[in-house]
Formats: sequence, structure tokens, C-alpha cells
Amino acid sequence: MDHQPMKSIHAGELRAEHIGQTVTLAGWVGRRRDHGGVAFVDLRDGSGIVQVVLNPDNEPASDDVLHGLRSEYCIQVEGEVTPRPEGTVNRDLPTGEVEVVASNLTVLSPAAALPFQLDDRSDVDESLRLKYRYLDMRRGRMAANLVARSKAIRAMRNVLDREAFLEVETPTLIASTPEGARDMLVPSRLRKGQFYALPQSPQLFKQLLMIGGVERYYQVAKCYRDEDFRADRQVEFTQLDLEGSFWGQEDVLTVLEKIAAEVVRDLRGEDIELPLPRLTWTEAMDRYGSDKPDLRFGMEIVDLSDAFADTEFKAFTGVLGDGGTVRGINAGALGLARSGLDALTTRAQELGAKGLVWMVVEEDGSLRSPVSKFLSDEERGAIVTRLDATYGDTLLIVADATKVARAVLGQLRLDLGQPTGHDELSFAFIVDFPVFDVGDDGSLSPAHHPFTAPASLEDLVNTPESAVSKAYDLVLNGSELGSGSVRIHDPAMQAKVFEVMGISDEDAESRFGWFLEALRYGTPPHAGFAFGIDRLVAILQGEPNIREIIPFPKTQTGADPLTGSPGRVDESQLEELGIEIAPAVLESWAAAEAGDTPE
RNA sequence: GGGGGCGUGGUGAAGCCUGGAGUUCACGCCGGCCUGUCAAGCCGGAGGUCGCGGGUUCAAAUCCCGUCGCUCCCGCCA
Repeated sequence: MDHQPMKSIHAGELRAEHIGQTVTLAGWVGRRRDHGGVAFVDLRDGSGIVQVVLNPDNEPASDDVLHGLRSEYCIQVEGEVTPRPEGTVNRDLPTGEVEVVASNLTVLSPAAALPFQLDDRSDVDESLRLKYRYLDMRRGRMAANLVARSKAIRAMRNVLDREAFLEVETPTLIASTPEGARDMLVPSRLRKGQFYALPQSPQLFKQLLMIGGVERYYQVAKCYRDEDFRADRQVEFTQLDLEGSFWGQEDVLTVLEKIAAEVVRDLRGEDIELPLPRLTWTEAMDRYGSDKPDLRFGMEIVDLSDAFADTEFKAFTGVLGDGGTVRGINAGALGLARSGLDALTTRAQELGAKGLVWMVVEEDGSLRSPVSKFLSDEERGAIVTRLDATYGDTLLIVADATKVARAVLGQLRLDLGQPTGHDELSFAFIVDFPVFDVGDDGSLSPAHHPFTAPASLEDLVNTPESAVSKAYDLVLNGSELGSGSVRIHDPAMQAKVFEVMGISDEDAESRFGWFLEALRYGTPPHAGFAFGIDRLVAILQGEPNIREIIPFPKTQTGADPLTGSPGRVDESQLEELGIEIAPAVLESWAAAEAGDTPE
């Protein structure tokens, strides 16, 4: 018997060229316009929408069926593609020149009344959308985002295939390493009391692939980090992970540029300018107060310290005497009243600054400010010149430790200047990251994983606080898309770095001994990168958070309103795993079930 | 761990500040009319523990406290 397809063409594909054809369509009932006699149905499938004309004269189905259609019924329609009558063409619809006059209508599956409307006119509460995600993704927004995500990943694969990369999968049940983010743990039944961890990234496995002779590797990899959620952070997310042998930083950045360009072209039909701009970490911090600067706007931070070398203004002399800095931004013509300017001071203090000096440039070039009278003519002149200030501009100055001044001005810059939306794209590489973050108390903590090659082992040992590593980030519109580095391929160097990072020999041996050994068998120099696909697509789609890009995301408290995860498990399951729930937890469950206030 | 915002028929909002009958608007739903609409139209109708608990008050959607859920942010995310 011949196969009879349920549909002969997709609804959104119909055009004038199909006029005269008899087609079979299948999809969902979108909007209905029932005139009692003739009725119109917008038939929607994955490709788009076409208007179906249900005329009782043609008897496509019984009157009860024709007028009993409801939103989201799944239907099949057979009919002729016809030109729309004079004056009824719908220019807003790609299929608007034609309509399908139904000769046969079958209800494949009726739909209950919907928990929310599927039009795009109202913002439905997100937890409701997530509970009914399968309905939410019938709406234009989610449907378009799923397409965009698929296109983005396809573009990445296209580039990497052309560059002769091999796609390799790595395990998702691996050993836990306490460094970095909290691991998601999975208990082992065969080895009671022991746990796998879900990977935060395929880091060590891809390095093993390099040692194993896979010279170009990539993977669309699920990664897991058990930390608190943000608009751009989920406990489970997807990275494009890649690595290459006989490679250095330059090779990685070049491939990343090709990927970025291809994804943007395929999703938006735009070309981005290559090569992408590069800033060193220090430059980014000094000019933008951030290691993920939004370069779509200027408002750069300017160092004014030397202009106040001999100042009488005590707030500045104290800071400069303590090795601090005086820096400022020109926030432009904000037009703020005194209360608004004072609010900026409050904001600066919330961000950790001791205070904020604001100045407004008057028509005669003088500076209106509470502290103006403490400054000399030369100092006021220097401020205006350095900040390139003109009439109406609001200037904001912070005197503090360098780290604080950068951070506060960097955030104020975003508060006051960051564009909304993502119509414009501004990629950049940030290179030469420091090896260590310096804490407020001067303590050092590793800024990235210990397999990152230092720029100089000598510097790392002698001046660790200022040592630079061969690590780099890709940034887009003020968001960190991902990071990578040149890796250590020498076991002696690796051992030394563990030592400097405060990982003892025993620790290194017990946790990474297998990896140190692997490095001994002819490890090629290698480098790589990993970046967040969810974040990239969210920005390219102009979405405010990555949940819009993830088909089935979790809420901020880690729950899935649709399936009810996470949930409790049977006592028998726990027994098999050798796990008991702590008494305090059992008590809080009991209290909650009794309607009491859980502790 | 901390700070901010939100929670009102199925959906979205207004009402809350300044307490006075579950009031209003749009959409949806149900019924009726309607043979060229495209956010179809017209008429009628149903639908509520104002998240939950406590307190103040003669009186609470409204004020106070607690709690739960969602969300944004700080911490955290080598």
C-alpha cells in the first residue's frame, strides 16, 4: 500500500505559485473567525500560518464539527489553494496572498481549554509558562528561540567541520574535584557511599584527547555547576567546548572569530568586523572597570591621580597617601537634580566606595559640586580637560583603592550608560588574565583552573600577585561568553603550578596523579576554549535571560514546575545507595506537612 | 547567607500609598445571532479563600509580622 503522508506541504510554505493545487495540511487551530456560516481558521504548524476557509457549502465536515473547533485543536485539512478574493489579501502574513478552501476537515485531536492564551500579546507569568512549557513553545517567541538555538549550533558545527575538528563525547559521570564551583553529585549503587560528579566542563577529558592524538576536538557539552541561579546562569547549561593540539592562543582566537562570525551571520544575517578587538585584562579593568566590558558605549574611566598630586582636598590626599587612586567618568548630560546626584552617591557607597564626588559642568565652564571649593583652578581645569567635559556633563569621581575605584566606576558606567536590548553587537577578547585574584586582605586565590599555562613560571613563583597567565575570555555586550587558555603540557610545570596554587603534593597526586602521569607520555602543546551557547543565543535573540533559550529550564530555586523535579525518592532507593536523609531534614519535612512553619 | 520587586476570577492588568459591600478594564471560557474575516463583530452568561498563616481594627485585597512561590541583584560561579 502506498504511504499516505498526513500532510503534503507545510502551512507556512504556501504561496501564489501553489494556487490551483489540492493540498493536505495538518497542524493546530490558531485563531478562529466563525461567522456562523463560513468560518476562517488560522492553521499553524512549525513552518507558519495559513488561512483555511471552512465553507458549509463545501461540506468539509458536519456543522457541529465546523463550529465546534476550538483553539489548539489538532486538525487535518484537505483543500484547494486559491487566491484570496479582491481586497482580502493579508500583507502581514507570508502566506497572505492565498487561502486554502477546505474540502475535508478531520479533527485529529481536540484540546482542552488552555491555561493561558498562546498569542504574544500578554506576558504570562513565567512559572506558568514553565509548567506548560509544551504549550509555551507553540508560541512565536519560544518557537523562534528553539530555531535560533538549532541554527547557532549548526553554524558552529559547520565551521568546526570545515576546520577538520572531530566531535567527541566525554563522560558525564566523573570524579568530583572540590575546586571551583560546587559539584552536582550522583550516588553510586554499586559502590555504596561513593559518588560521581557531573562535569563542570570536560576540561581534563579534552586534554586527554589531545594526549590521545585527537588534534582537533569539539563537543556540544552539557555542563553542571551547583551554584545559585542568575538570569544568565542555570545549574545545567550547554557549552561549545573545543581544543586543539600544536596550538597556541592565536590559533584558538582565530577559530573563535570564525565561529562568532558564522553564528551571527546565520542568525541575524549580519557580518561582524574581524578581527575582533582585544584588550588586556589590565586595560579592560582600567578603562571599563570590568573584565567583561560592554564596549557598545564609551564613558571610559580616566585616572586623575596625578592631577591631584599636590591637592589640598583631604578626601583625596588621604587616599593617594595610602597608595589609592582618584578616577572618574564623564557620565554625559544626565540632567539630574540634587536628589538624583545624591542617589548616585548612595549607589556608589552600596557598591563599596567610601564616597562619590559629583560635578556638573555649568554654562560658563565652572563646576557645580559640593567639593568644588576645595579644589584649585588647576585641578578643576584638569578634571574638565581629562574627562573631555562640556556644558551639562555630569562627572563622577571616586577616590579609593584601585580595585574599589575600578569596580564602582565600572558599575556606575553600566548603570548610566549601558544600552538596553542587543541590537548592536560588540564582541571582544580579553587576554592576559592574572593568575590570581587578590583579596581585600591581600590573599591570593586562583583565578582559573590549575591547568592553565602561566605566561612565565618565573613570574608565577617570584611575583605571583601580578603574574599573568595565557588565559583569555570572549565577551559580548558586557557578558562573558566563555573562556579558555593555553594549557600546561609539561608535567614538571604542572606540578610546580599545583604547588604555587597551594595544592599539596599528596593532594595533587591523589586527585590528579593519573593526569600528571598522562602528561608524561609525549603531550602536545595544546590550547582551547569553551563558551556558553545559551548566553550567546540569548544575546543574539535579544532575550533578557537564558531560560528563554533553554527548552526546559529550572526556576531560580532549581525546580522544574513541569515535572516536579527535584523530588523525594523511595526509601528503598535510598537503601540501595546506602544513603539516609539527615534527621533535621526529615523533621522539616514533617513540620511542613503538618502545616507548621518549617525551621 | 543577604537585599529589592511581584503574587487580585482561566490569563494580563488597575485597585493597596490614604482601610469601608469582591469593584473595574482587556483577553479567554460557555450560550445565542451572524456566509469574507484576519486581535472578526453583536447580545447574554458563568467564573474569586485578593498565595498561605497570624496580628492590628467596629471593619483588611489594602496596614503590620511571618511564611511559601516566582523574579532581579550581592555573596557564590577555580
